[in-house]
Amino acid sequence: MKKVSVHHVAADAGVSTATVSRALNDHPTVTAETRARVLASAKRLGYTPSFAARSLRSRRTGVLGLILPSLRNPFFPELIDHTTRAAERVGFGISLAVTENAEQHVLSMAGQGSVDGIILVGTDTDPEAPKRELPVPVPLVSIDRAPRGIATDVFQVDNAEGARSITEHLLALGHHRIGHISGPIGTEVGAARRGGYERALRSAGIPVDPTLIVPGAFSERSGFAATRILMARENPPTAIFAANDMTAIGCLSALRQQRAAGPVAVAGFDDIGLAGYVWPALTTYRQPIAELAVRSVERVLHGITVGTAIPRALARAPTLIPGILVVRESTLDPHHPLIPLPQGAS
Amino acid sequence: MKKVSVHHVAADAGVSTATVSRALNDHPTVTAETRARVLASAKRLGYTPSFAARSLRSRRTGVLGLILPSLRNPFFPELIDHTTRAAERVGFGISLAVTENAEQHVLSMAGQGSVDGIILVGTDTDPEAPKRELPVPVPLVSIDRAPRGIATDVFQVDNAEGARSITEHLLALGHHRIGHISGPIGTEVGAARRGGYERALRSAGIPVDPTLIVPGAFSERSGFAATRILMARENPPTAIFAANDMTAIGCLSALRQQRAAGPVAVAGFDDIGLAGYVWPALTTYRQPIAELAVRSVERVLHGITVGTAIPRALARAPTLIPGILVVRESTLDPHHPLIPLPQGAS
DNA sequence: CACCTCCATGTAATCGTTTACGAAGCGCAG
DNA sequence: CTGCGCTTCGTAAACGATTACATGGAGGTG
Repeated sequence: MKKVSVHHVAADAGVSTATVSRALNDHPTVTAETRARVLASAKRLGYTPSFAARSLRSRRTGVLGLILPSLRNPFFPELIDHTTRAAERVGFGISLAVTENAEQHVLSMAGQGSVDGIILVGTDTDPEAPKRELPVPVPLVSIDRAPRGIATDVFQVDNAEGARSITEHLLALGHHRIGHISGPIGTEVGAARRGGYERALRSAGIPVDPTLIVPGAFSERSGFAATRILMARENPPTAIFAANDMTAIGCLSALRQQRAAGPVAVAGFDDIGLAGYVWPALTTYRQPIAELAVRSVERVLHGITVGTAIPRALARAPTLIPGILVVRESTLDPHHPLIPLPQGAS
Repeated sequence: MKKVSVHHVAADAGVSTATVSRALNDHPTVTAETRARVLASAKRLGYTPSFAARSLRSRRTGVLGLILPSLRNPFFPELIDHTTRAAERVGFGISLAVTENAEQHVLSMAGQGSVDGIILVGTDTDPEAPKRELPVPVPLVSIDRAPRGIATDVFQVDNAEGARSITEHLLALGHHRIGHISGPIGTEVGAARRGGYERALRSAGIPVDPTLIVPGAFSERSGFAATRILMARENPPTAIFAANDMTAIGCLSALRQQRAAGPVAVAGFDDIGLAGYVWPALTTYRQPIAELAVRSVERVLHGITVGTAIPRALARAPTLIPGILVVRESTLDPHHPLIPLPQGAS
């Protein structure tokens, strides 16, 4: 089996291999009748074109590379989900790489020509490396974070705006001491969210208290640890804005173990699927995951069809897509045993 | 760029293309000195072999297909994680397909020859289809569930044993009325877990009460709904064994909204990463994900190297891998406000 | 009727490797 | 000195598709 090639189909249909190829690829220069005959033969013989041969000759693979740093954060799987679907809709497959070393995989995928385009997700590459054009002939797009060593187009949620919106929500509830568990120091995303948080505070006339900001690592574990630090302060916060949902979940976990510390409102960022099912359900800022995925696939596809001549000049200007604030129990529910409205709420 | 091929390297190193190929592929028939010279040239010219050409000629791609039905359940991403790492360790890449229609993708991947082997995860294919050999020349392995329309080797956790072990844990805590939110009706995994549950009950001399068994769908949503049904029974259960963690999380969410119904112990299955961070932390049965991934990759690789001559006869005998019971607050914590030890605990 | 155009198809080159086969070069035994 | 075997490498034939170019015939025009 699997020995049936264009030649067999050609012989069976009584045409040349060239015509078979044209018929199968919907070339306009083929008679409807011929096409039908070829398709019939192909089907009867159980013909499937060879991926390798096809892509060798045509210089395209129908595959997009998807590179992620981890799958620990549910945000990534959700992005994979939408991306694969978006890609499939336009006839593309996905080749996956989960790696810390994104740049190497980019070079490898692109060098071998095993993909037509690459989508880079949540990758902070070497901060030392200057942003440069990669010597690769494949369209490149980033989601979430802008890789440092590689110049690409970037689609990301409006992190600053989201953080601002969450912080304002907490302020509106009457909180004055709002802690922040930030992203890893040095990451663009972490900085943007922290920036939005600080701006909101200042706008409200509240000075930023550095002792209320503790660095996290976008993980439950770090959220747990950071919360213990925050709550051990002399004057602990009455609300905590965690840099993402995973951090917030760790935060909640820590707060439960220190009930004595009193009620604390908690908010996250991302709105991963579980945010609504943890307890208390998490107030958060929803990333427009579907749109991020679709826009990225679109852009990469554009690069593929138009040729690699896309102006990567825009690389420095990430496309910001707005998300929406999702308010749930963790900041709001007045009946909540652990996290009620703060006493001094106005 | 990316115009440098074996010919260029050959010319640069002063050898033939055949020798270049041999040198790069570590053929034993090439002098150490020649190999060094070739490698040097290749490196200096920035040569990367063409994936398409290589796999066209050599009939192997260095890629494994990974097919999953969904990414909603964190169990799948965790499996992806381990599988990609296991594959990468042996020099294989992963081509991902998220699809309900596994069989079609198997045929497509295998037919095109775009992968050397396929790992099928959590796929229940058409129950109508008779189990049959697929006319594909690629090694096929399943994880978690045995697809119905395709004969493959299967690696799965010992579902019955896990369910039994969880149920016994609940029995040991003194529960007599233990509800079960099962998997989707007709799924092998769901049936196995339910079987283990029923067997444990019978062993304890407790008759199986059909009104305490409600079908779920391995999702939070279904767990939520099923729990409402269970708790509305005349004589509701004091403990609930949910068929997986996602279901259990939905279950907890529902219980919180009906506090009046009284304390209920809850257990799940899988031990997804979040199980320890929800509230109350979930008692569950941990799937040996890493081992499932590694064994599957091993088996597929074996099939690839040995040739497709593996006796798929074993297809009917899934390899069961034991997991471990993980006890957490959701069944145990006596201080827990919602889910304490049952009153009648012995 | 000769000629030009255009459409559908066939011929053959090509993509960049791997690999079967053959040919040097060398050492060594007879 | 001849011949044989082994090692090391070059020549060229695949691998299975796509596609530039050539071709033959139908149809239209002057």
